[in-house]
Amino acid sequence: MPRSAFIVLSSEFYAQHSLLVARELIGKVLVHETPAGLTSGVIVETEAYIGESDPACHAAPGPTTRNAPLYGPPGVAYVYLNYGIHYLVNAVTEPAGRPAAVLIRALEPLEGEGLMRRRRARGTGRPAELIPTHGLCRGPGNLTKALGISLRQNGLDLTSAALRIEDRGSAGRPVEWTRRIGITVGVEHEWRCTAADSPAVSGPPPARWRGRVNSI
DNA sequence: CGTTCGATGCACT
DNA sequence: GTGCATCGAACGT
Repeated sequence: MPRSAFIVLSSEFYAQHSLLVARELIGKVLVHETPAGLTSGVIVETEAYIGESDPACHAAPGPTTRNAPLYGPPGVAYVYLNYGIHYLVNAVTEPAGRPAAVLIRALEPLEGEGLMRRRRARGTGRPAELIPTHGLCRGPGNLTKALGISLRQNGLDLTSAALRIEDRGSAGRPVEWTRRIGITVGVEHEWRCTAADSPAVSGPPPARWRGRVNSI
């Protein structure tokens, strides 16, 4: 075992094809350090958005102010607000000039669960103690809230910043590919990658789980 | 189990 | 002014 098991992913990693990055990010650890503390979680769900020809990719209309990070160097965070409520975080992929990114959709909480609960409860009048641990970062809007990610993190370098993705050595986790969810165009591509049996994955459960839920 | 619907802010037409 | 890469509560089966 190497001296350091925590290796921050390099820009060369992100420069690869988006589908490969989406697959390889499963099992890696997203970390955010703030003055309030450190929060982190294992990535269990990703989606690739690739190029101007992908109608669901924010680069589809061509370069704009908002999607500028997609056209920049790989390994940068692309964060934006959607539905006026939720921040979504992506890792920019592929060489600069080729607009593409991988959306991080769900984590299994690893460190800072208490801070995650405080952030999740913020603004709602409800206690976050009722949320099961695997629900704290289930869904792209929930995970950014739990980790304290907002527009201020847009454009941060994921390879050196307080916001980063680490390889902690859990390679080879089985994955499944499905259609992307929550979109109305470009649904034909199976560009959503999920850890096969993680309870933290968002969306409807796989068909084979149906009928088994109540018998667990 | 399923579907519907309101909250909310920014970028783009 | 319109349209979202969402979430969770409130319903109807």
